[in-house]
Amino acid sequence: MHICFMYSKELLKGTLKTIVLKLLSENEKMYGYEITQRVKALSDGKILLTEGALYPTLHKLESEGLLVTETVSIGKRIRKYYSLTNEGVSTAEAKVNEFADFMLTMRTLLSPNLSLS
Amino acid sequence: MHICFMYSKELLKGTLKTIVLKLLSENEKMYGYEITQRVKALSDGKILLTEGALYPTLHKLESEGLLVTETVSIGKRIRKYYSLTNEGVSTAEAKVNEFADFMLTMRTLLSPNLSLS
DNA sequence: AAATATGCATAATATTCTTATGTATTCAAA
DNA sequence: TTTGAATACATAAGAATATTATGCATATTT
Repeated sequence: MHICFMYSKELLKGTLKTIVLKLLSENEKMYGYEITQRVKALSDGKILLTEGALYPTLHKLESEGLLVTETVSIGKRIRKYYSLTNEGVSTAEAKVNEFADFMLTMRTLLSPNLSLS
Repeated sequence: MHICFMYSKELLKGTLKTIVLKLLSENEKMYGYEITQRVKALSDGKILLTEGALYPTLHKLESEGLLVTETVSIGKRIRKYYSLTNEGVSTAEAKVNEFADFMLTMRTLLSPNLSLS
């Protein structure tokens, strides 16, 4: 039997772009499905990206000029690789830094009960 | 002149209930405006709760049985104090713990760039 | 006297996500 | 061998959560 502990989804709100940009800043290029699996693995199954959230986000980041795509055929299946533009690289850095600072602030707000590290 | 650094608002999404419950778990009773000012102070002006978000959230938590209210007249002005029910106390604890765990997971995902203490 | 701060509240709108659905290929197990 | 699970993309309807704008009213400071 398998008990899967998922976060109440609301906490995840607003972090998707940051996660995607960060992964791409470490991986040269990734495709959508790969991103969902990587996040699942890195979070021990605690963060499960849904396709309905991921694909629109990727498309939006692309339309904003932060990502570019490269379509590859794997047999008869299509795979769409995403990679960061120069602007994407700096945005990724900024987003991660912002999130880190946000965590510090939240830690102050919630401090007594938090034992991080 | 005053330069105010605010987080991109999206990060705050989903954390409001946790913040409110946590503050109330430390303060016996608080009123809405007081909560906005406390959060502003604790976050060094980085988190500014809007009334349009706070009041509906307070009402919702009340309707869920996590908060109870007590209205007090201050001169001719009304002040509505909120305090936790028993269920509110345990929910507050659970929410804070969940957030702490979420932060640990996010830290793993974004680790290389995070230097938290 | 006017501006700022205190104090509550709601409506219209925007953003971001979930859930549901659709299409199609590949691989492993029964 | 066929059935289910995994791989791989995508979009639409709806829910949840927040912003912005607005409204009302009193108290304090300049």
